[in-house]
Amino acid sequence: MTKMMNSTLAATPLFNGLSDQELGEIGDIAIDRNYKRGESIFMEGDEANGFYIVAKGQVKIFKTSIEGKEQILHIYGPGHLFGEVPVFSGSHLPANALALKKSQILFLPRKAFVHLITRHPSLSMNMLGELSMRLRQFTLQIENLSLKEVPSRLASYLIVLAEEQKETNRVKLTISKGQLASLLGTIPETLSRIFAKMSSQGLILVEGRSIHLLDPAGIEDLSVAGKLVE
Amino acid sequence: MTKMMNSTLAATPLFNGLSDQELGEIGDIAIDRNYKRGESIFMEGDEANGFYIVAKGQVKIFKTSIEGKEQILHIYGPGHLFGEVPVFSGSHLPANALALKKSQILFLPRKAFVHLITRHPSLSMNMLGELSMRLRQFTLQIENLSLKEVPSRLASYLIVLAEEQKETNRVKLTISKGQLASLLGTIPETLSRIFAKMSSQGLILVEGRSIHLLDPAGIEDLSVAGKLVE
DNA sequence: ACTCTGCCTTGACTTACATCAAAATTTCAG
DNA sequence: CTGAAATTTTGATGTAAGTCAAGGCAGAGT
Repeated sequence: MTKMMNSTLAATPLFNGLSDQELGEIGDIAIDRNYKRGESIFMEGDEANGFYIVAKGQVKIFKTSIEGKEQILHIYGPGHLFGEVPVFSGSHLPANALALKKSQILFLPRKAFVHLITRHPSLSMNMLGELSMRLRQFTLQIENLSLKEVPSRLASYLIVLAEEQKETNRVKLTISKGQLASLLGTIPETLSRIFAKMSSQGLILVEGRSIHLLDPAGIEDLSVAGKLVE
Repeated sequence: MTKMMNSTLAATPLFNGLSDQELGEIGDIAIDRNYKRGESIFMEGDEANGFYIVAKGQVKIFKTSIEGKEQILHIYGPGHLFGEVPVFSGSHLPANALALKKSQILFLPRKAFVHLITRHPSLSMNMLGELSMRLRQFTLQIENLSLKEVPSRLASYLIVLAEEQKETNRVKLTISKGQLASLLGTIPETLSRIFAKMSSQGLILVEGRSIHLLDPAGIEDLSVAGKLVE
């Protein structure tokens, strides 16, 4: 176990409340892996015998259609786990994972982890919490895709981003606009037009990846009500 | 604990592999509730202090937009659990639940259940399995909504239904066409037109709620490739 | 400074699906 | 059996967003 891994584990919500000794046990079974920007971590349908935690970098979890359109399910940074579904049901992965930046990833082999979880109830409660939060997030994503138009989805995204960044009138995109389009279930052209429209209405001001929230109340309205006025 | 409850518990996948004594403990904390057709079980945003299991009947879990459009997330029959997300994260429910038929529902209070789960590792593994399968299903639903057109979604649905019903050339819808539209992320008018189009192409033959799968290979193609030929 | 490359934007056009309205069919209570 | 209500279908029309194509812009490397 490296020092790096130890600090990563301690900063991972999944391991909150575990003793140093328990963290040590986990560190003993974790395996370090490194990926270059753009490198695939796994693909949909692959067999899996463990799960992953982001130590450094950024990964995207996504699906693609036959025609090549992509839908991003999650973008994860340090401390987030992914690829855990096959550990508890089935054996193949339901989506693809790819490193968006040079990334360091910890791999936790299934067998050793399941062994740990059965002996540490708080670890299993933490894992249940993680999966529940994932379910919560998916219900939001389905609601966005099915019940909201693209401008509303973008407004919702900006609001969440502002909360995460503890800012009220300025947010910084952590992914490219192309990737954001894919996360919101649309294409770059459409997203670009919507940025332009929201700008012309005085809701926002776009400066590269920095978005000024000129009218937070208007953005909030848009995220709820669903329609962008002409 | 009633006999009814006992047999329900034994038939619930969540409780697979538990001893009679353990089943008894669960039966002791479960509460019986009855709902009429059309009755609300809970609403999005409600505080929750437990979760539910369908004993008899059918429930839908769904979201609604401001404008009144509905997106169904799940339709559950006997043996399925729902409303468990707030047991493990947050405290409010992420969606609405309503009885589609006269239903008998078991309610498991949070506190007692969490107490059980920490003492019975196999119960917590089963719960992790349930949540994982839910995540798997959501990724499919997001893929359908974002990457497939309505005809493909319908074709996918018919294939899943055929598998569930162990039939190869005839399936019976277990919900109304209006509810099916809402499950597929569309509206009744559109679904009706697509049924008509698929019929005119000889893929299916619709007789009320009974759908004959005249061309299973063609339906499979449609579910994957995404476009309905004119 | 300059070109290369990837990213983003803008314009013209197409289309899948929603909306609105009305007719047809099924369901079911009395 | 019968009529009212609910569900489903069909038609005419509107629109959000996708497609195709062409530029514009910015950062990276020589």
